[in-house]
Amino acid sequence: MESKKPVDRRMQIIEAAGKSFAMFGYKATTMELVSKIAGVGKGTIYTFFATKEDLFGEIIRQLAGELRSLAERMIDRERNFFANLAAVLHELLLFREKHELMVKLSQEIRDIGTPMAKDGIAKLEQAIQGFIQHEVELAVKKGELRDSVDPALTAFIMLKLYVAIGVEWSKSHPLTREEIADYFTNLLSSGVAAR
Amino acid sequence: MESKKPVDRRMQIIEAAGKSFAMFGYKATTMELVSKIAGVGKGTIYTFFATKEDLFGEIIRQLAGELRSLAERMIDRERNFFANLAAVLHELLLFREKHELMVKLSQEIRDIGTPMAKDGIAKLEQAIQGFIQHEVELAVKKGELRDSVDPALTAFIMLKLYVAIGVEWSKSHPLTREEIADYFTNLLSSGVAAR
DNA sequence: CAATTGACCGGATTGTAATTATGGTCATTT
DNA sequence: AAATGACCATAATTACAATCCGGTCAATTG
Repeated sequence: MESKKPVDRRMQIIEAAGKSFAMFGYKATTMELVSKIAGVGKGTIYTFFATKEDLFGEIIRQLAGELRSLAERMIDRERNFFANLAAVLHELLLFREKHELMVKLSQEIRDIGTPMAKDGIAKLEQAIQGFIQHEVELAVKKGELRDSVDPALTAFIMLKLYVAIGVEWSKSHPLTREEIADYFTNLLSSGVAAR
Repeated sequence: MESKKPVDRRMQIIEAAGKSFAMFGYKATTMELVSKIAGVGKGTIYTFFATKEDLFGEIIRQLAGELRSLAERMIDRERNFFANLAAVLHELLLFREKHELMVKLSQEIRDIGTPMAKDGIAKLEQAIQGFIQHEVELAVKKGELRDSVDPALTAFIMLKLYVAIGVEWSKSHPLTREEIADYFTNLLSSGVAAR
């Protein structure tokens, strides 16, 4: 029971901050606004978070957690590595397009390049990459992937590749989810050289 | 003999513009400055180019030509497709880092996001991608690559992937040219699935 | 007395009006 | 006929006052 009043306050603040960052982005969220939404005095926020960046960091940390657990839920140990990978990456793309905070931060980066917003998105991508890296390591152990691969680089590549196909390429050449997954899986698993 | 005075003027202007765009970027290059460097009156530029964008377009077109011929020279028909591809992409990365105009435009995009600079770089990348696509088509015909690949998408992917490894990943994990080429070739030719 | 608050501070940001710089034109010159 | 640069309208920059906001802390509360 380490909870009671202080934890309640902390929660109120985190929830208020989450809403505000999602609605207005990093820059347009003021500490005063957060305090109003949370129904606490501005000074109270500083009892729990040293700076606005800290508060934002906590929100990002929670979102990264959500992201990881979402990815976790997409994994079906009955399926092979590539099927799981495509499913996870697809889900992450959807999340990116649907989750208000991610949408807002991406927009803010495009429009005004807020460094903290970049930082936040980078942390989220890092979380995803870390998750994939872990899966790659498992797949190597299980013998599904060659043990010559560098898990970190491979995870990095997989994420880049999926985003490149699923977002950038799809802009000019619409592809269905299946087409993306097929192309992606095929390229990664066996390459393009003639057999 | 369609050359004489007019062509000479045109050349003077193009050379001056090339220098100015490379030294000051798109935005900070003024038509007056170009005319001064070229040693002609400002109005004369408009005899040959309708707008500043046109003039810039011509400079980019020439650079794209240089880029293509550089790529062409890297191709050795004795070597296999992947060796040539890695050589070409490596050379293009060097070019990107060394050619003043490309460096300046990239910096301008980072710093102030000049749309015309973005446009110029995009055209250059398009030229590169087109070149690779052509090589992919040849390789498919020669039976070096599977004929199930989509040449345009494959060229797009190859460029993305090489830049991702050679620029982004190398920032945090320095790799030699050979390591990049090896990883890249290996991944593209045969994938990462256990054999 | 520990927790909470909001008035307050100084530096950053923004609105805006005046000034300057620049792309493009065209009457004049060569 | 080709070339030029003064000129124009608008875009970009500057200067600066007004406003905003992150963070502090003395006063207040329960």
